[in-house]
Amino acid sequence: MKTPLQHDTRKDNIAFLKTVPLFALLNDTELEILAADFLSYDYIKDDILFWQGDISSDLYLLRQGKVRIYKMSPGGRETSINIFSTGDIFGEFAAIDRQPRSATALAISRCVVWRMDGDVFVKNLRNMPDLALALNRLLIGKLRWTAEFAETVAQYDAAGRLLHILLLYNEQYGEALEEGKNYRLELGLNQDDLASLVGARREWVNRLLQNWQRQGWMEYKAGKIIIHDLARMQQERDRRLDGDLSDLMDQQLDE
Amino acid sequence: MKTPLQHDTRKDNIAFLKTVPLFALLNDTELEILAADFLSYDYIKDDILFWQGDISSDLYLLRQGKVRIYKMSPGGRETSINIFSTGDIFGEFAAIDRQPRSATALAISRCVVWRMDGDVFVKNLRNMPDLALALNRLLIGKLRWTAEFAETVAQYDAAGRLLHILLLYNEQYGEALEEGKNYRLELGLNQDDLASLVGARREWVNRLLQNWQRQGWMEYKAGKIIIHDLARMQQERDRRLDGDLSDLMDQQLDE
DNA sequence: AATTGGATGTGTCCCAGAACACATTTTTCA
DNA sequence: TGAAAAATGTGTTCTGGGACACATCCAATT
Repeated sequence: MKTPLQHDTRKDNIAFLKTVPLFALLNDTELEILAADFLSYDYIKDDILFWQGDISSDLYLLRQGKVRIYKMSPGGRETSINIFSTGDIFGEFAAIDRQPRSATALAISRCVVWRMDGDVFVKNLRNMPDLALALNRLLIGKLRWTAEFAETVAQYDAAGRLLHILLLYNEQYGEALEEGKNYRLELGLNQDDLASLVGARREWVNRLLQNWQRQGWMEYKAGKIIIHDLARMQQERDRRLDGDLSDLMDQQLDE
Repeated sequence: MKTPLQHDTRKDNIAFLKTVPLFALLNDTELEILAADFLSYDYIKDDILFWQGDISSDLYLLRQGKVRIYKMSPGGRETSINIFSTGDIFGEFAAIDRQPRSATALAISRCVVWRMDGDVFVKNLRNMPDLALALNRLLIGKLRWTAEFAETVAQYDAAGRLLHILLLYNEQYGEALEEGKNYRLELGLNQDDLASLVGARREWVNRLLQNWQRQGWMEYKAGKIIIHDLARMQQERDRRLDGDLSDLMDQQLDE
């Protein structure tokens, strides 16, 4: 499963690192050092890269493939997910603060993963001011996003939260069929998973999805979501916020 | 309102900086530089340090007093708060990523605030590897905390969320009267504010608070909270999580 | 093709908590 | 110190959505 980084493709590797935002500002000398500090590993679908609770501290850079990061609540329910693909970095938390992994990382396709030892990464951070700054910037971006999310969840009802989450994931992972209107979103989450993400019951999620499907806004089939009318869904989400200052043209209260 | 940093208290200033986690690992030379880059300002209760949406990018370090950070939702409701007190740093986001302020900062007591220009801070970050590392560590801590929070809120009902938030704030800002049991927590939030924090109606918050007060777990009076039985409150919060596998000895279902 | 187990659909009942409508208390400030 | 404005307290009614109980509808396995 483990293969050291191929040195005959050094040029390619440097070029690849340059495409990663965290490394974009570094010069070639620095990139060479980083490239040398990464080791490449292959994983197949369903391999676990690390488990929630592990005390490893390596930094991961996805060279190829897709990885899903998820977390289990005490009750055994999935409570959050992230999907990373080529060029994404993950595992920075543990590399820096040495806390146990807060989530599990699962390969959802064949993957080529570059790993750097946590200590080595910290050493590099110390030697490359631009790297440390870029990391700060990256973390702040995540923090702003996460904080905004945390502050809004409680303001929605179950339907609003489901829409909110679906739309957020769509922004990040959705594949546009027709820009601004139709998207395909394949998260591989069943209705049970969705329910636990938004803190609702599976049955209710089912009713909501069907309702929206009947409206023609979207479609749900075996974990695959097709969005037919993005604007409508966003509008419906917003309508469900507390401040809802009434709506001009009322929805048809179907069913 | 503005007074430049007093230079005759240089020793004190350095000693103070050493107590700030972000600066704890720096050597005296570095601390001298930082101290020189900070300017001191005085504020009185109810002064605004910056508004949500401002495009300033200074970094703030509280030398004395308390500051509340809050955000307004479109509906005009307060949606999040943080209270910072002596030794806390805030405003790092804008200093680094130059985005507009995501929240408003309000002095809730007389304050002495040290400010450093955003560009100067970045320059220092670049020159002091340990500072950049410490900032990374700080951000990761916030991120872990915020993410954990975001993932759990949806799992609670209104009462659980209120307890959750009160207990979290108590951990951060509560003043222990008897360690592990009695605390005083003064957030200056009325029941309306609390309601909008947890996404519930004011009336409901009122009923919950009174209920807990009748149980003897806590007391709420004009924004001041006295916790009488921490363990009981934590237990009640946990009982309200989804996974709740029943409770051995049932609560007395009073009233 | 039959068995089995997971994922989805639906009806029914019922309670936490929203909505509304006031009463009462506390604060503020002229 | 008295009047108006905030902040709290309480009853009553109404509804989103949880709980439970099954009925399909797959997809995998033998």
